[in-house]
Amino acid sequence: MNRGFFDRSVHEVARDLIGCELAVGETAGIIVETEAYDETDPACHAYIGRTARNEVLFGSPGHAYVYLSYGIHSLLNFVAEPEGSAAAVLVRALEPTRGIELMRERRDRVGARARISATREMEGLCSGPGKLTEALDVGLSLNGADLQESPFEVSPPAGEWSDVEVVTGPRIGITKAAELPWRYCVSGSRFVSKPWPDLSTVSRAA
DNA sequence: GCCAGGATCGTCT
DNA sequence: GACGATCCTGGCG
Repeated sequence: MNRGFFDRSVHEVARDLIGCELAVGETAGIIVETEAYDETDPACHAYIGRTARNEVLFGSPGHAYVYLSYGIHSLLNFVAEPEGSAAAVLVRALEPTRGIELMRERRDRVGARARISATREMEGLCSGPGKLTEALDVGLSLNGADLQESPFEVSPPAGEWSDVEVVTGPRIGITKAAELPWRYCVSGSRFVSKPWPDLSTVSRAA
């Protein structure tokens, strides 16, 4: 995706990232779940103003914002909107496409849950923001990295993915501004972090 | 299947 | 010194 893709409303970016492929090195997956955060939003790290930690959010679009959650997990975001405007899309889940064996090895270190059964293990590999960073080996060292450069590669939706139904709902795991419907995902996907009961459909950009 | 609790540490008050 | 944009496990039905 070119820089311009990210240089617009974070909500449009979050919606249009659904169905795109995210590749990091040898591993890749289709983005099936995202969340939008912007500086008017109490749940956003930039809400409190500019600090050393959230500096990347205020920078130019098309860069990675990676931070540590709960002292344990790295979470991957894509910076959106023009420079000076702080906003980002959290990548919450992927449907694995390439390097699945490698993802499995990285994830298997943790626990037995990822290996449950042959039919379900694929679904558990990247079904959460902390899981996918482990599967793709995205760590804090990639904070601020340019998405146009290695190891990242974000490609537009192809084939079936260019025509998926996208649904929105409340974001997950936050206490502030939890009511905002800024979560986006593929309707009916088995690869999202959590299903939700009330779905509303939104249309993609042309 | 559901739920409570623990791990773990950078960031900000 | 408190608090997370989380994940996994173990206990209980």
